[in-house]
Amino acid sequence: MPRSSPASARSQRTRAAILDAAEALFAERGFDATRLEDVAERVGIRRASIFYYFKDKQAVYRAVLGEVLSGLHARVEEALSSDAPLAQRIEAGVTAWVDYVGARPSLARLLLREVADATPERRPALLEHTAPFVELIRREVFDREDLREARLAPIDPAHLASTIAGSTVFFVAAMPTLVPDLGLDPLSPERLDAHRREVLRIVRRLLGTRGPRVPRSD
Amino acid sequence: MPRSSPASARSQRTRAAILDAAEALFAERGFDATRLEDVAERVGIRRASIFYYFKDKQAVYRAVLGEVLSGLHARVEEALSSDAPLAQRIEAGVTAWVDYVGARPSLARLLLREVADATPERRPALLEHTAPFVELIRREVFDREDLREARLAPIDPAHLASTIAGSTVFFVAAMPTLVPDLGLDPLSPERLDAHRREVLRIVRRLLGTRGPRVPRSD
DNA sequence: GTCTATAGAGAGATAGAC
DNA sequence: GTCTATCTCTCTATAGAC
Repeated sequence: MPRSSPASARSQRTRAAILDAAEALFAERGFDATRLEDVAERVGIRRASIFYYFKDKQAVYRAVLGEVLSGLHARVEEALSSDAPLAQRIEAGVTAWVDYVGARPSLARLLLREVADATPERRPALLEHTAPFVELIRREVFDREDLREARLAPIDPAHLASTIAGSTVFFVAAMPTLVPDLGLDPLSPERLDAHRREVLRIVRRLLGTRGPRVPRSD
Repeated sequence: MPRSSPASARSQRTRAAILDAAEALFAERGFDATRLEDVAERVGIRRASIFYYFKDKQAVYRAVLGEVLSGLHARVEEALSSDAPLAQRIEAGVTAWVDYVGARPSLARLLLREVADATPERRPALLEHTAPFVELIRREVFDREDLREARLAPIDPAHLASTIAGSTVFFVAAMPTLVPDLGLDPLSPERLDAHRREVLRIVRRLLGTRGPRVPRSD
């Protein structure tokens, strides 16, 4: 790895390019089916050069996951930590989630695969990044003072989370291919809008909150 | 392959045992990471013997998928094709889905992986089994006469489907490991009950139906 | 930093005996 | 039907030149 030091601009660019290419390929094909050969080709270097930046294939993968998830964490944290009322902050958090996945759909596939790998025995790489999110939710939701007065419905967080995560991830990653009827792009602004609205409705329903007073259009 | 003919009982048992072992391993580790060596070991035979029953690794995988999905199709079809009112049939279908996944959790992981593999370019094996479901829904929902009088909310089917599928699959496969806080088994009868109820609520909300008149407990 | 060359392991698949 | 033995290919990772 080009350790500390100002790390030449070239070096930085190459490293970033490797991560970009790897993100796309790992998301699309999964860890095993991704050949470092193909990653290198996309970058325009030779396979061996990758090992100058990363110890091994796993290290590339972990770096990709870190990159993607830290980006998500930042957005969600920003959304959750305002001083708006709890219900609004939660909706902002959900919105941040949907929009981030929409803008970076490899996250959807990476999550799908990581979740499939998660059994009590195998520790998927994702687990290293899971704790910060749990902590974030605890801090910005459960430990905040407005939780009491918000009077949320007593909903199991795990259930809420799997519904939000599952529906978005499936929507983005699965529908276009599995039901190729209407060749609909889930990432088009309109479709993503619709999905965001729908997820927000579900969240309100599950939390027993009411949502903003907008002229209803349904 | 032990083609037609009465196929000795031993043969049938071995074949079934291979499929069982393969289902568990493919679900847990994915296609690439599953070694035929390990499948054979679970069955108590040698790797080479698998090729007596299946042409190659892909054939084993496809057989597993067919097994699992035809089972699901049968249950959902039975639930959807009664002559109860539409809203009730839909809820029966959703219930059948949740219960089947709860009873056969490998389906959750297999779906997760298949969906992750689904891009417009690659045709995942799942696609062969997707059409019968689309057809089933068309026949038992959209083509039935009570659709008009049911006055469902105009909800995008793809969105409804991804929400149902996504939330259940995530709930079953992901939560226990990703948030190991409360070592909760999503497959315990109580948890699965709760999940089923929650999914049904969401469905009613999305379809604008009312659900059975039960004393509300929320 | 990036390359060529090569070592080395793993796993799918086949041949043929029993 | 199931086995042993073996072939073959693919891909990661390292060595060392430039």
